[in-house]
Amino acid sequence: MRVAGILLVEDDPSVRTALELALTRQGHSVTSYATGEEALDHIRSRRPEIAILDVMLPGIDGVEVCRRVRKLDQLPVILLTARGDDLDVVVGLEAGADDYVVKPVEPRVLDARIRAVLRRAESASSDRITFGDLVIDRGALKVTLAGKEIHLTPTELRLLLELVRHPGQVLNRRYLLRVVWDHTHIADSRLVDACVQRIRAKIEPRPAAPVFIHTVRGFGYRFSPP
Amino acid sequence: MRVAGILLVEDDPSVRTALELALTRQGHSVTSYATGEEALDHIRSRRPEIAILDVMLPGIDGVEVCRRVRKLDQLPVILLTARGDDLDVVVGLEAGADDYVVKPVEPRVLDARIRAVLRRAESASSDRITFGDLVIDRGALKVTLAGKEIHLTPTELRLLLELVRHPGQVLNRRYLLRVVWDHTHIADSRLVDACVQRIRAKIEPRPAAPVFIHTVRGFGYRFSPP
DNA sequence: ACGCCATGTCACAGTTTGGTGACACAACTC
DNA sequence: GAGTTGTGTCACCAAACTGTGACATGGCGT
Repeated sequence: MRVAGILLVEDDPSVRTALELALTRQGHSVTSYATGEEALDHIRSRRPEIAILDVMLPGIDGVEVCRRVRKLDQLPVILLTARGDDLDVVVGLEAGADDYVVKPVEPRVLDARIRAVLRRAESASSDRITFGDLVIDRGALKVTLAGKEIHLTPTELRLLLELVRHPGQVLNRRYLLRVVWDHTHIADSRLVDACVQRIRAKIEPRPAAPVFIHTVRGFGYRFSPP
Repeated sequence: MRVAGILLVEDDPSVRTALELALTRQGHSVTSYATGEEALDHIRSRRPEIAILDVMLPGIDGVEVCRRVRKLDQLPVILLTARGDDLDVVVGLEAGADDYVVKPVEPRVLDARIRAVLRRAESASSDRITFGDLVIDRGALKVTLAGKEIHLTPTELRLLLELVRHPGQVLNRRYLLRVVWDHTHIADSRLVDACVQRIRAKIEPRPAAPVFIHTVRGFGYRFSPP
């Protein structure tokens, strides 16, 4: 099983050393820091495979580190938070985190999450993702359906990629507006719906009975392969 | 326990039919093939819950199938090998297999391994909570009962999630109205009751004798697993 | 056993939501 | 500048959802 270069950022020394020890035991190679600043330096210079960030940190907090990291590249990120800060889930995912773990966490659970995220990241970093008939080539920014190339406009592509980045998850309209359109203010708008509809018209065999992009009434949309 | 859609790939016909029969007897739903190519097709089109792959296969071998499957998604994989090929263990695990079983294998041993892997896979995927037959996936906003997806309306889902968030606790109507409906004023109404009733009709085997959502007369409702 | 009151049950109409196609306008190409 | 393409909005419609109230039921104390 592959050994990962893990960056761990956690300000509580006892939690930090405990996690570091546990992860090392599980065969990972871990480097840990107490602050976001150090973490950013490390990321820039050492290029870890994955970062595990505590949300609450002195100075630059985990969410902010996550946001900045996301601007740099695709480094997978898992956020750690104390139990009960439910609101953070939204903020964290909006900052681009790949997963979200509530403390205290069982080492083997964390390990499983790490492996899952790495696996996902690996398949995501590969240029092509396949879902049944649908092939999304991120390198070439091309989408093919049953071998036939589908033309998607830039916005449509961004939306589709965002949905695909979280397969199986329901993403709400507000989130999508923020991430795909950068709209922080506008709350109500049929924009997302219209765009989804346009994508469906192109990739769904029968748009009325979608196979890829599912509507979850009252919540949002979910990409899940057939 | 849940019935799994198992994909079995084994080129020796006698072993294949024997295993298929045994697993079917144990309540699994099994589809089997003799080659890796067919298996990959099946995985892409049918999305089984777990794949059991013989390592030695003509054409694309089990390890290679496993590697490719891993690039696609999180499908759990168990590799089968003939006794003594120790080297394969490493290769197999590196390819991302979840478990590794040496032939000949007792059906009940294989069954146990399958259940273990499925359990692990389930708990590793983040937002799922299981109560007996009932599985609530908070990320996908999906509810399944004995493997069958249950459609809940937005309000029903919000109410159920709120109840599940406090398992074993009694939540009173005023609280639920406030949290789920945003009603701060309206005190008395059959609203909560009606909604609970609707949920019960969908998830309770016998709504008259509820197993999940219990009425606590004079106080409210309590979600507690059977 | 009786009556009270909390809860279960149900049907329905008003409301909400999302799908859909049309359209205007901006950006871009030629 | 004319045509083409991409994008945001709108209005309309069907379908889904939900609150409501009347009535039934059943538990519980007396």
